[in-house]
Amino acid sequence: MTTYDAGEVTLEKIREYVWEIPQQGGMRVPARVLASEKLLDEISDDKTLEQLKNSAHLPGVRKHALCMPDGHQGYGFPVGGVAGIDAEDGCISPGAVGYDINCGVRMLTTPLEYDDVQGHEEELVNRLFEAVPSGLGGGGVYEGTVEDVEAILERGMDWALENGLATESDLEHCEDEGYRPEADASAVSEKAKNRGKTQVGSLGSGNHFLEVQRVTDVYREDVAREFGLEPDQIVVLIHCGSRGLGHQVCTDYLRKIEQTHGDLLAELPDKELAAAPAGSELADEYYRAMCAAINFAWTNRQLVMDRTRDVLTDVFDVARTDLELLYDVAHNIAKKEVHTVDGEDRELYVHRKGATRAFPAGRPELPPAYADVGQPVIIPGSMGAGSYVLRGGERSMDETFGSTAHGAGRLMSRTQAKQEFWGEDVRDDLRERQQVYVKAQSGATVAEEAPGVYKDVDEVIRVSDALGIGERVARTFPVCNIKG
DNA sequence: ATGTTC
Repeated sequence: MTTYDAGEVTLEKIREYVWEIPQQGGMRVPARVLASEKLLDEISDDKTLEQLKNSAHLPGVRKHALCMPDGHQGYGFPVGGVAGIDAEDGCISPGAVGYDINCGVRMLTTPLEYDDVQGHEEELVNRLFEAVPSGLGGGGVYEGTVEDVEAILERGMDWALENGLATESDLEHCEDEGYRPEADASAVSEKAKNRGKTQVGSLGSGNHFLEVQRVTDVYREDVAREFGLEPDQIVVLIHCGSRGLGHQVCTDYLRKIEQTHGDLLAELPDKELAAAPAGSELADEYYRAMCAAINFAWTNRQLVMDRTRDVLTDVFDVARTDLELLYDVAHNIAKKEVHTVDGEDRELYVHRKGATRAFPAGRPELPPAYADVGQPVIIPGSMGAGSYVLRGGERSMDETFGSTAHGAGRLMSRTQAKQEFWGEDVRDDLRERQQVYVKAQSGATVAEEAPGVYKDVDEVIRVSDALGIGERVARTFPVCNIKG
């Protein structure tokens, strides 16, 4: 048996790229890391593996707690963590969803080629930066009342459709059609709604961005064709979440759950894993509030995309209908899904925190456009390495509750990043060496997001592809990037 | 991630 010794934790190699922490102590199931040895080296001396072990203590967790190849430490539960927890006798944990509820990514395709935008990068990056609100605090494409926010919370992208800010086709090209019907605006606090009312259609800060990219590589031509992707094509990637509203929902419910379910908390190895027992009033209330924040985030990305369409049709000779949403994926959510556990179909709260749903062809949840080819999975890398489009792999249902990675994964904290890099230097280097045009509200944010703070996204994707959970379709490289 | 510290 090959083992990997990470100090306090020893992992056993099950097969290539699959490492297991055996069930021990209060763990209810084993834990698994899907990674190469190189990727394991990068999480061997922080809290990632301890947090993964801790997540296997959650009541009702099934099969194994998982960490995707891009995993790193987070609040209580690893970023890159996946846990399928029984919806009947298990629990739901806000820390295993994340503070930024429905942080996610969407890709817009265009009929433009790289030749069409070369020489116009400066204009494009400036126009996008003006048109799309970014940075901390308020300022959104749509600023309304608390009642408007409530409509968005309950109806998601359907609200955008009714208000002329989305098309039927947009809804058909989004996970869950851009709308979770279980959402309940009355489960979201006034404080959260007030934070959200000036932020609908805004990027925020941190790792969130809008990036114009060119397709550099196509790995599966037949699938790329179905996705509407070809070499040299210009696409736009939008990465943002539920802003202050989702953050407030997470904060509110963590506190309520800690106070109400102290008995369960006492059994857990980390307070940050606070969970509400399945069937309890708070579990249902958190789920309804989380679904509402999910709807808010989808509307947020939709309004950012609407502004992007404004700019592209203005700057280039393209029609609005030429700018199509490829797909929108959530990577910080929990969802009730039916999965096979020990030969039996069980309803689970599948927690994906920094992990992307990656359903293969044939799953009934997929929209008609992708039913035969598999779900598009969009994985942002970094400003210096580019991003990937995958399709959900056949093995994902057996291995990962239908999930794969969500990004490159951070190598260092934001604090450390600011010590290692200077924003203006990072921006100038990208411009001079890689012809990438970056415009940000804050130099510190550019330093925090320097390419060097991320793991090798190629390695992450190689592992996902080799395991058959998310298969490589195409690769993109940035042309210009705006961020908070 | 985040009115960048409950």
